Amino acid sequence: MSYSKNIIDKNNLLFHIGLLTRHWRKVLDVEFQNCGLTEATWRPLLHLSHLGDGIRQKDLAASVGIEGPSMVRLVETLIAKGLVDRAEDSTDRRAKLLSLTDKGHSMVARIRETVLFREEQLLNIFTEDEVEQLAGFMERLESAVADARRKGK
Amino acid sequence: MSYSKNIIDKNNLLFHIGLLTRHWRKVLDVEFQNCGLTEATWRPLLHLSHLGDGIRQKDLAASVGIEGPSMVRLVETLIAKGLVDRAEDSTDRRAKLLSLTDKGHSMVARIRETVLFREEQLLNIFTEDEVEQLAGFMERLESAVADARRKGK
DNA sequence: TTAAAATAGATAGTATGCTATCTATTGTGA
DNA sequence: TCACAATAGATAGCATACTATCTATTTTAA
Repeated sequence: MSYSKNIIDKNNLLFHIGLLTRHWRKVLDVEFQNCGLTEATWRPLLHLSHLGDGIRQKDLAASVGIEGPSMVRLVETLIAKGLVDRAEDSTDRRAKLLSLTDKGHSMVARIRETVLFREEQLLNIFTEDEVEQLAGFMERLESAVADARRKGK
Repeated sequence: MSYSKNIIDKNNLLFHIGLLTRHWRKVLDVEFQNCGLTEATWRPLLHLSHLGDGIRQKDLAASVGIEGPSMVRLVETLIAKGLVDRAEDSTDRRAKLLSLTDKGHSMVARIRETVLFREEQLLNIFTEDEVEQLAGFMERLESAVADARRKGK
């Protein structure tokens, strides 16, 4: 296995993808610290806005790609910040329905601007073709990892 | 921003890279749970083996890509498992020198087999050319993210 | 119809990363 | 020389993810 800092190859590719993830997250967290949000909290807001009001916690968790119990705490945080409402579901008393408050809606607008701008800016180092290639690679990786997870269980 | 589960594009690429990282880590953690290690603990062992005995904690942390305080706890875990030794540095009494125990060396051999096999297996969905392209994309991304981090500070 | 299985969410405990700060030691410049 | 800055590691506390488990419901099947 190669440990060079600058050269990425087959032997350290996954390691570097992991590093990249943490470092990019930190960049966005710095960007957002003035509105008191982190990637963990703004991402559910974005997904909630996209899926629409009245969705269940478990569906939001699935959309964001985390487990239910991880979402519980994040929702509590977002409610405490006045960005999200949690209501009873009259058709299923086990469930809770989530919706954005007015404050939540304006925060989503702000998040969209910031995230889209920063991620666009980062990915502008690539041509459109390259982005498409990279996205294709990631789709294939994701599906292979999903297979590996299924086999492991 | 697109939220489709299967289609990755410029707007959700970074999100999917993050998801991929967590999911792959989980696959390896399942693989390693019978020897009581996780990615966080086996990776320092690999890097220690590569860098050689007698290195300092801070250098190991830098190699693995984590901060010093994060390494402290991991080293304690590895010492408790009898895989690593921590000795005084006679030339600098602030520093500690790390080395692999015999048990640590044989664990490294086992880790190498497992990780290399699994990662090779995963990346075999790509041709050699594709791996090279992907690695090149990641190098460029990493360097762009490093620039963004420097600017943010 | 009703007992068992499944589901939604909450709670508890664990792991892993971070920053801020502390102590002890070493290096440096007036 | 000697006060101050820098460095190595440790400690404390926070954030975020996980699994396992609990309660309260709803669904299913005998």
